[in-house]
Amino acid sequence: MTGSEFDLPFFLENGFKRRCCPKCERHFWSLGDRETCGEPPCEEYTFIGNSPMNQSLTLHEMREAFLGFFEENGHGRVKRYPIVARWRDDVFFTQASIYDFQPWVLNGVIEPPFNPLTISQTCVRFNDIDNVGKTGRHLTYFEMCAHHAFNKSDKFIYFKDRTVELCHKFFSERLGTDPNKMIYIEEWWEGGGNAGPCLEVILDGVEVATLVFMMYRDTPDGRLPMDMTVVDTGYGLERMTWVSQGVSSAYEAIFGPVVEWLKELSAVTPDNNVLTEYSKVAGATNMRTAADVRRIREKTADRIGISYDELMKTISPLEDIYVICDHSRALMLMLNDGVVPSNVREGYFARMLVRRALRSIRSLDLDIRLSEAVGRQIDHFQGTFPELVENRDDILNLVQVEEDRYFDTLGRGKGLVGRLVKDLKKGEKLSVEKLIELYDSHGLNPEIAKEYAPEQIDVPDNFYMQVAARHEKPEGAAIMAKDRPESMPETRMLYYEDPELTEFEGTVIAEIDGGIVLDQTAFYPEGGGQEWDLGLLDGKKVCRVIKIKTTVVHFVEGGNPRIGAKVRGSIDLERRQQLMRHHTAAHLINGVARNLFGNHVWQAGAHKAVDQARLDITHYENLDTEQRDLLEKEVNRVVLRDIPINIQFMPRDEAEMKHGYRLYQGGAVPGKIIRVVEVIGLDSEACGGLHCSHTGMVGPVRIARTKRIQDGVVRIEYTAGMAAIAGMQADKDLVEDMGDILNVPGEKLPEMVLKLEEEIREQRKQVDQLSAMINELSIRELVDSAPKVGTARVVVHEALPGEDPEDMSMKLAALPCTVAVIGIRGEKAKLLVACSKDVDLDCRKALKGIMAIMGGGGGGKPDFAQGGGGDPLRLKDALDQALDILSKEMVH
RNA sequence: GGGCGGGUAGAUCAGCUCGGAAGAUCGCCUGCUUUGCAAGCAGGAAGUCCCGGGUUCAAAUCCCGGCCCGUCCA
Repeated sequence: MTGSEFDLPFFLENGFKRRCCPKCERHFWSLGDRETCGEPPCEEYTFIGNSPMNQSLTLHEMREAFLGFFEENGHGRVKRYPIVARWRDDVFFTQASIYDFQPWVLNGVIEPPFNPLTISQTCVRFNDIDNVGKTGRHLTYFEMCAHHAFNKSDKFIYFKDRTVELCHKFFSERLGTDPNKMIYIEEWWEGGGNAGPCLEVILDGVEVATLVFMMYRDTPDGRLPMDMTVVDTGYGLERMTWVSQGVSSAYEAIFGPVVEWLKELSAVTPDNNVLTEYSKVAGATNMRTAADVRRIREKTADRIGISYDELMKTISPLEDIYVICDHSRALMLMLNDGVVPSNVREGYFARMLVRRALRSIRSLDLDIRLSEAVGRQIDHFQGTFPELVENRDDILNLVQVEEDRYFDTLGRGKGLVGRLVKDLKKGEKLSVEKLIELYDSHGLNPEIAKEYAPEQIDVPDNFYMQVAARHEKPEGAAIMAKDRPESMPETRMLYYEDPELTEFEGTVIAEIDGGIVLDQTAFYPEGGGQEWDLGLLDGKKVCRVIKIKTTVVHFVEGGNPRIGAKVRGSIDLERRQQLMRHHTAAHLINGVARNLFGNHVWQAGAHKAVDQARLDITHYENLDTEQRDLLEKEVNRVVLRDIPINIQFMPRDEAEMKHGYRLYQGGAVPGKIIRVVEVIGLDSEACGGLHCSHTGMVGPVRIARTKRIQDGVVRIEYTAGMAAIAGMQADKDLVEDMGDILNVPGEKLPEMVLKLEEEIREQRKQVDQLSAMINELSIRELVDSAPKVGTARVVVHEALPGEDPEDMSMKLAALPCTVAVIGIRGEKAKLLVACSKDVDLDCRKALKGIMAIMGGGGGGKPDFAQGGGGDPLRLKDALDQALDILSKEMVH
């Protein structure tokens, strides 16, 4: 016995010894006589070209080997959970197999599907995206193979000893690994509010698995033991596959036909020796920054005895190929599971993957579309994930739309760079500030900008750091949760038992935040985007109803009844019915939209009021008129079919089994029992709202309009039932009113308006022509009678109706030796002073002199000045004195 | 959710600092030239300067609010 956390019978009975690594000073268990812990940086990979396993497996074979082994050893096999963690509201993506069971299984709310269970969970992580393709092992998408056991006080499954035994047997017996090579390093694990001891499983220098024994949870009162202990293992499917094949990098092991295809297209033949050394160096180094990557490359070049540039020539095309492989795989899964590329939230990660992959395609100069690569990934994975086949067209379409967007961005950027560069002097470089703006504001990274203007652009090494610096800002204050009593009285929700109930009696049992709580109520509180019921409580108007967990709080006007009082409630039925119609209509529109536009359509938000409602769906472009009409038609068809709507409370696991994760349209839903609203054959959602019993009760549904409220999200504004009727009538009245005004029947309106528009255009032209003619006449007369100052004619004139004073001043100033002073009297007086080029006069000074009489201001250019303001009644005075003022200005 | 850039002719954009008579290129129309190509010449049509408010004698331009698009980051 060593006094360690891991004095397990399995270790002790099978001859394992506990040692301390002299380099990292960590303790580890192993069979053979070895010095160090075996993990980089203490040791390098030794499996490359010399696999410790006696079989070489493909990715799919390795997955099956793992799941099959644990199935044979009493574990239930569980299908992967979606890569978008819709059952949680704290993360976007599933990043580990244990995410599937947080929080509902870990907090005891629901039972795991099997116990123990085994799974290969699809995951994505983006923190190391810059290392993908470069290190031989980093990936954005990976699968975490796992076996989990959930031990409750009344039912123990297994914990440390059996876990290690299973792990060891899997590697040694199933995969034929030399048991002497297996190393178990003692470590401590913390994350997601839980903690416990763990073992890192190291094989020939690579960490192939982590065995976590969750025993503690972090609370505000400190770390406490959990009621349930959990075996949380994670085996890297890609790592295990890599080790079994002993090839130069994980990428070579796992990308199968896709990597072969890309190599062929780009005519790249990797130098195995170079890749092997590169992987070894990269494996032994922590990768944090771009500088680390550079250091690894220098070290590798050094070890092989070639120059840095030679090394880069060999590996950089391969890096691009690996990036395309990795990103297309990740996209395949993300798009399949309901991510729509956009500029926010989950969508941004998909956009980022598309753009990075396209950059790699570009730098390889390949003549392929990214969707083709994604298509090949689907081919490669369709046996494992059959859902990919069903969604294939939808996925490829999303990729193509996003590709086209990027090409647009690049096109815009090319023009932008061209214009920026055009103004540079010879030898001058584009400023770093401009480069940052190109990237940050226009999505054009400096490498691509440089392609467009290689001479004028230098990219500084720390470019991306400078961009990051621009985004730094002081941290915002954390939002404090509002204090509420720990335990609140539950309310019996009569509206679920009988949605038709409008009259009821209840007893006031508490007062919270100024509102009252009854033991039971028929008032539906605000929730699920549906507005609350109105009505009367003890004759007093109910103005707001909210729900806090399972407590319904009513706010009434004019004083609360005392606690203990019996009260009568009555619901405003018409309002309630209209809200129900709008809510059911939302489900119909959601279901129909998904059928019409693709499986990427999810609800992204909703609001249902009495006179209007809206549903936001994930979709990559606004709907056009045709799509809107089609959607409206199909929804109304569903209404007319009068499909029954089935509402029932179900255990969460049962509901998920039956309806899948599509249930969580409105986001994460708490609780062991969830309420499922099923429009038979169309749509099933976990929803707490009140609904019609048949689709026919919804009545007519009108799509008022749709708009793109953000990239990747389309808002559908609609009305149903009486609100729809009201809308139709309002539209009809509008057309009728307009027809009355223009004195034509409604259907002739467009024609009529076009005709009027044409008439206005014609007449405007005529007015212009007339003005020009009048101007001509006036000018001739004015010029003839104009007095002279020195050699210059001076025309002083107050514009008459029909004249165009600006045109007149321009024409006069075009004559030789002419000065024009034109006044315009309106609500405000205006004055123009213009002169021909051969007159030595500063019109601005002249104008100011004349305007001084009226009290206004003005300015302009030496040969043309304009001003106004002051007292319009004095315009005549001012014009009378203009000649004198001008003579003074013109005498030098 | 935050930062940044943008919205001017059918298209791409200049003009905005520093307020003063709305521009360029391509495309379009008419005519001429030319039997060849993304041809040449002359003329012409085409504008809610995104919307609303404010400042000013005067706003595409300055200020405030809104709408729309793009983009980077979380």
